[in-house]
Amino acid sequence: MTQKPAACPPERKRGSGVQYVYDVLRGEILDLTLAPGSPIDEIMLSERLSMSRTPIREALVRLASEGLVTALPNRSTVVSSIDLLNLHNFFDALTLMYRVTTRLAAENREAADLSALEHWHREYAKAAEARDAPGMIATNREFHAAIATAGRNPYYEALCHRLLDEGRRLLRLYYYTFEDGVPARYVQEHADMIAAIESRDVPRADALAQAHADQIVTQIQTMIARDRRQHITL
Amino acid sequence: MTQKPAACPPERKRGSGVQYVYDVLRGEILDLTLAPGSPIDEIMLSERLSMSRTPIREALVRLASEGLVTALPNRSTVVSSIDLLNLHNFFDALTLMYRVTTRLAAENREAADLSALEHWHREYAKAAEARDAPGMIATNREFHAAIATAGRNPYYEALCHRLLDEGRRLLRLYYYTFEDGVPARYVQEHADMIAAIESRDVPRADALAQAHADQIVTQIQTMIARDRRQHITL
DNA sequence: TGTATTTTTATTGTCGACATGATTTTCGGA
DNA sequence: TCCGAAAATCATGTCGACAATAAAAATACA
Repeated sequence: MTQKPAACPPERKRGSGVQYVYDVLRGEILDLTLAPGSPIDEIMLSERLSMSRTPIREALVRLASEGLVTALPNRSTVVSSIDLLNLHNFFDALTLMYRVTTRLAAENREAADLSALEHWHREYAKAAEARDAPGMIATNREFHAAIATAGRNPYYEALCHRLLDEGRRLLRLYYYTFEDGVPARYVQEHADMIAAIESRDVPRADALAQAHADQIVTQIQTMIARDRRQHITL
Repeated sequence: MTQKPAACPPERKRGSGVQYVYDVLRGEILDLTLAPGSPIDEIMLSERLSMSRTPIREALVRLASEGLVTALPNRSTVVSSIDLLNLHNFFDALTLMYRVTTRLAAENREAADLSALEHWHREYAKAAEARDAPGMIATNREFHAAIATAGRNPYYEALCHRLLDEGRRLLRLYYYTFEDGVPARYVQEHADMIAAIESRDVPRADALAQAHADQIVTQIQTMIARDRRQHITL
């Protein structure tokens, strides 16, 4: 078990402990640094982050209620597994969420929202140019989260975050095996979505979101199909 | 502050503490026994439920991540307020959720799902006959939760639960002021929805869900309008 | 040698206590 | 009498320790 000793600032403000543990764990889970199914040892974590088990347990409770970890009673908490057999549920929800949030963004966007969208669009384009797959995954998440924010509906926003997090894990899973990367076409699609949102064109925003979701679904399904084929040939 | 001393079984199994506190608090929040905005004192709670503060804090973290309470740093946690100014967000999400889950239920329902639906339909009818408004609110929640379960999509199911919980608080808020109750028409609408789900008639399930949601939205809006009028005449 | 049972170990769930920061109260001055 | 500062009070955030339970290891037996 090689792990960086402790990249933790020994100076911690009171009250920031749980948030810190939550951020660290969530990042590692979404990055697949912590593999799905792997157990989370509270004592190891408390040593690594040099803090007591109490804030760590509270962060784990929070992660559990968001579905990122699963708490087994009287046994160790494990990172939630990725359910590859029921991906259609994920695709279905993701498509609807993309459509609804993009529609609402076209209706309710304000000036600040457009700035945020353009910022993450630029970051995404930068990552795409550098062929930085993890960077593209992360900035893609922020781009769509910004769309949800512009939609101004906290219920859809929460669903959006949950789906985007799950999507981050899913994409990460396949970028470990396939390095050919995300088609640059996504950059143009994002630009089109921004334009539709800016001009308050709700039907066009809806159509673009639907098409964008279809693209991603197709891409992931292709990756899975290739992955399956490899396994079969073994 | 009059509160029942402690309706807690002194015999508690190890590991059930957090769940117990969570259930108690969630019930009281949704019943409005704990008023929105009221602070939650960890020490009082620990005395009332005769347990340490640790499991209580973990239950509060879970409730906070579901939006039922709001944690103020270094200050007391408070029951989340009901945002009456942005109800359209709730109505919008509720309508879409009803439609999606009912559609999916018509597609994916199995025999056991129909039994559950009919069970809660009967319970709801009983409560309606007895003019038991709290009972109707609670059984209505379970009825729609059962529809979401039959739809077999955990993402929509989670959204459904969140919206139904919020709806329970909202309805409860108005049933404290108006006692004329829920129209009996809802019983028939529920029966129609079951029939559509049973016969796998997706378009009809969608239409019924939409109509049902419109009914509830109209009802709540009427209540709010009446409530406003009363306040103005003071 | 393989299996059932007991012992050991390790990790979780819970507890009481302390420190830190916020709130309230008290006290002094105008 | 009213306002501001200092002190006291109080609730939270964090900690280390203990008890209970499940997994692992060791032992006994066929």
